[in-house]
Amino acid sequence: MSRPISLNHSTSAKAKLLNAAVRLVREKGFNGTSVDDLCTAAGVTKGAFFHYFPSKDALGVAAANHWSETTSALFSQAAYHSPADPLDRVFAYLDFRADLIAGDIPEFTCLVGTMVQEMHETSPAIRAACEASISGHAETLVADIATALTTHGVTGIDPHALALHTQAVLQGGFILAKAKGDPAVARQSVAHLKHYIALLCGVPVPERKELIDGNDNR
Amino acid sequence: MSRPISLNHSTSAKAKLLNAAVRLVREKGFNGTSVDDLCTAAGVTKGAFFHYFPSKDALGVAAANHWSETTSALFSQAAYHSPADPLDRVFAYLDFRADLIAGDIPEFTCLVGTMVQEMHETSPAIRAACEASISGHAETLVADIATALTTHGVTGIDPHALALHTQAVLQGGFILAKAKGDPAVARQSVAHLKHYIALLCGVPVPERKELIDGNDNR
DNA sequence: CAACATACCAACCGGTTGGTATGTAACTGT
DNA sequence: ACAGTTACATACCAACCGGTTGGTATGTTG
Repeated sequence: MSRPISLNHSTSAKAKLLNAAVRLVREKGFNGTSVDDLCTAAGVTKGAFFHYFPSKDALGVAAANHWSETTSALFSQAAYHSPADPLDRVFAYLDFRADLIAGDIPEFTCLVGTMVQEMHETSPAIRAACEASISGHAETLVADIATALTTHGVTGIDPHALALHTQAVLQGGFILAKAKGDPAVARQSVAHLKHYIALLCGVPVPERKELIDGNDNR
Repeated sequence: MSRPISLNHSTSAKAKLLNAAVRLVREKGFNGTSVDDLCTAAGVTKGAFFHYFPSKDALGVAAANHWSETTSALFSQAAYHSPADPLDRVFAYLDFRADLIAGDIPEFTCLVGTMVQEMHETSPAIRAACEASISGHAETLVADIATALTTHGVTGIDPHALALHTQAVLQGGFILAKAKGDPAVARQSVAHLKHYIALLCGVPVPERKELIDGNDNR
């Protein structure tokens, strides 16, 4: 009901603006990206922008929601769900996240993490949309974390809190990577997180290409 | 040699601008804070601003350096250095950091973490100043971490990488706190980090008021 | 006391900002 | 066929942006 069925344009101006927002905001931040920047990048005019979004703030909210949708599609289709053991699925998730941390910094960092840091005090709507995105993604990890903990006899750890901790490590890794201009430090932090969960569950740390002994960094 | 000895003003315009920058940038971000905002908050005019700083960018660099100086003074004088055992000093550091995470969000979050997230691609000078601040602080932890690891027979962990990981956890905790509008989630992540280091060194997790079993959060 | 430097200030500048008012071509329901 | 709606484009605006100007009051130095 919301979308017209026949659309002779290859891509709608709305979708192009949303994709431009994801790209530009990750690169320059929300306040650092002007409406004109977005329109130029999307190849549309300001009329189109304000036809679809009542304000720049509203575009920020829509971009955060768009980010939630595209990332949840990416993660739900990823291969890390395949291991039979829940703890192995958690490890596979972290390996997947580490593998994503590559290339140029704006390509792998988090849109909503970037936006919420700038806008948390100034735009309640953007803050809420970013919070929903982060917490929603963390929630997808809770089931595996919870069963992994109980099957390994770990008590006293709230799986929700641990899921949020994984997101904190990732977000923090992104900031360090931005500061150093190098993704390696973010991958290192994910490796430490993996080590933590292995120690928690009393299993040997699953070896992988990235070593925690940092010849990779510094 | 750098500072004039006689200064009849109670505080110089430069210092007031720097303090205003620390406050406003943490609240609204670097691009979200205008030069006029800073001047109004500092109670000076734009003429004074551009007398001391050749550009807004230069103020960003100066604010990052100012942040490095004030925080290093705070941390070097803090009580967490007093325990005899190096591992206890690391735990005390993390307790100290957790205690700092209280009150309104702009009051405990990190200036350079906020700035570098926005400016890493657009201002190389600000990025470098923020990187120096973060890495410089991490470096102050390396000696204690290194001796703690060796005295507990932990091998294969680079103390530099672990020091940077502690900063990643803190920075990530700040982002989650901004998203949720609640410091509790950041304290939880620090508690998980403390748990990790305890497990790494094979010591019991030091109990403290904040429990990892999160009745605090969510 | 002359010569100069420092520490500001008020007014202003061109360009950019988010946002609006109006126009119009294409599509849709009847 | 035609009225109405959707999907944009063009042109524009007031406010604000970072930065400059020309000036003054207060030192400091020889």
